[in-house]
Amino acid sequence: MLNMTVFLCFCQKRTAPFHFINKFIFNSLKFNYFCAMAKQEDKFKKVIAHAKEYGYIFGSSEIYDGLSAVYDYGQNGAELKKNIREYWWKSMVYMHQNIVGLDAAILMHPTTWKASGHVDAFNDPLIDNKDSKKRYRADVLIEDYAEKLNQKAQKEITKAKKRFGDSFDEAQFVATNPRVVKYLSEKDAVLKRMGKSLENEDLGDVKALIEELGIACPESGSKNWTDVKQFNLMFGTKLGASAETASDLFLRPETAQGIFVNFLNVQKTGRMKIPFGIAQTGKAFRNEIVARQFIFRMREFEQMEMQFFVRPGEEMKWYEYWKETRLNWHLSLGLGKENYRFHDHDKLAHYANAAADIEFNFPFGFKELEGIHSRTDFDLKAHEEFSGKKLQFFDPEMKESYVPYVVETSVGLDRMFLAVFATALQDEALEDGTSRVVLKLPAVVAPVKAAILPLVKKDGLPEIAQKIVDDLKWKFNVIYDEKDAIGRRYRRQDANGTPFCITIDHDTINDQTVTIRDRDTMEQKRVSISDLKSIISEKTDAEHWLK
RNA sequence: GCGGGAGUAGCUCAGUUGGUAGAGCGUCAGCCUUCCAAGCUGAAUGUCGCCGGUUCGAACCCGGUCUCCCGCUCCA
Repeated sequence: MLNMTVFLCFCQKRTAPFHFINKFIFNSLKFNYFCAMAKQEDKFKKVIAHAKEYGYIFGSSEIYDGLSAVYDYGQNGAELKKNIREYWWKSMVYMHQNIVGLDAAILMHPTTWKASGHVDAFNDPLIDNKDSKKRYRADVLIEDYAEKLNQKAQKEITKAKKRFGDSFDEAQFVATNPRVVKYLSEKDAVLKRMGKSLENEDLGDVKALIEELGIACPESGSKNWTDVKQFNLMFGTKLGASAETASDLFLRPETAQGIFVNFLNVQKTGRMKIPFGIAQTGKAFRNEIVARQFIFRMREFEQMEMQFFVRPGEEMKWYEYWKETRLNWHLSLGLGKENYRFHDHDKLAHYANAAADIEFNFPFGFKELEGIHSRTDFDLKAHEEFSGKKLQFFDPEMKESYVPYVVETSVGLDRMFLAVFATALQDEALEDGTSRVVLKLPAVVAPVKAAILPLVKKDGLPEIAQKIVDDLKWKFNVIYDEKDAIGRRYRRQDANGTPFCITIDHDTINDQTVTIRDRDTMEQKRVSISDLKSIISEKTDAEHWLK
């Protein structure tokens, strides 16, 4: 787009006839742009349809019309998801002597979420402008207004400074100048009233304040506002069967806190020495205002997180280490280097001193796939404060105790699923002019590793095939299929992402050999039945992918 | 939540001014016995998202509602 703009600017400096060319170029570029957009949307639709048709993903409770932004994983989806999770677990836990696993409960003591900051930070008062249809955070609108008052006061001060030069007494001016006093006291009053209203959850007054101040929509200038509504991103639930004695709980909005509260348990019982990590996969829940884009943003989702505890001051070294290590893990799946990029955060969360996303080129553009955050000692310190328990590590080398710093890696499992699935789905043009739909899943995560196919369903071929199934099923998820012509069965497996098809033909009866067909190249090799296990292992075991 | 678009078979979609629902692919059974989806025969599958209204009659018109897609907002 930038190149186009530069080019057009250049053209515009030329003589009149070029305007015609400009218009032509611009229109055709615009046309191509929209075509690309349409193509992308089209591709995404195909991904969703394919996921359903082949038993990967269904809408939740579909027979009751579904539930917004909740999805179920079908017979193949469950397998693919499990395989991705295992691939991650192996690379994090088994491949690192100083990282161990954990499976903390979804329900946690409610104070956890006060300590983590979620009770405050996950609550947004929102207001819509009825004319522009824009949505704003009510507190941000008011804060912006207060900031304007502040700027007016600063302007007066700057003006006065210029006028009086060196003899200017700023403190006295601020205290006595009627305009400045008015601006600043009004600012304080506005912020104070808002703070009080928010604390008392008096949203009516927040709206009243916006109206009294005459705050207009920054975009349209309209003052036609809806009521202020509180959005809590955490799901609430109750512990205890009877209503009177039940206590309010939250479904965890992130898995990380389960790790932090168990920091000492794991460190002590596992005899862990810093630096070390705790890894966990599990469900988290967020009551998203807008949950969209298929399984990209769901209300119930699964995270794969690892919190790495390090010496204070060494966090940036480890932050860089994990950025690189995690990117390499993604690259190991072979989805294409060009589909990944880092995005460093400029605006950091309250607990972080460095943060980056690994973004992936999804069918709807580059979006966050994994976050790597240097969380400092914010979480452990907060839990110390709220629980009154020391969450420290005695470092024998330094001969002192400290609250460790934390570097977090956090991947969305469902997003990984979508990245793998969407990229794998291809409409491939073949040499003979026809095309095939093929799901080029990395073999290590493919739900079914091999299909065992008798060329015909007679002459004893099905029996041999069944014997091979019975032998391989101990190590691999394999299926048997004898229906339809062999070519059709191959294509069926292609569309389902099965990396290998093993065909039993009449020669098999004599020499105990079969053909093994590769999904991606469609090439076949004749191999001995006794070699099948090692051949499939080599292409599907995590060992060969992670090394 | 607001605005726009949509919802018909497992999937992709037709369906005329309102007259009781179709295709292609897929699925299942059988025939054929074939190494890359295309042969033959037969079959199953829909309260046309749901509820109500108008009408002699609604997939179609009207109202409500649910769900999905796009945008706005937010995202530790």
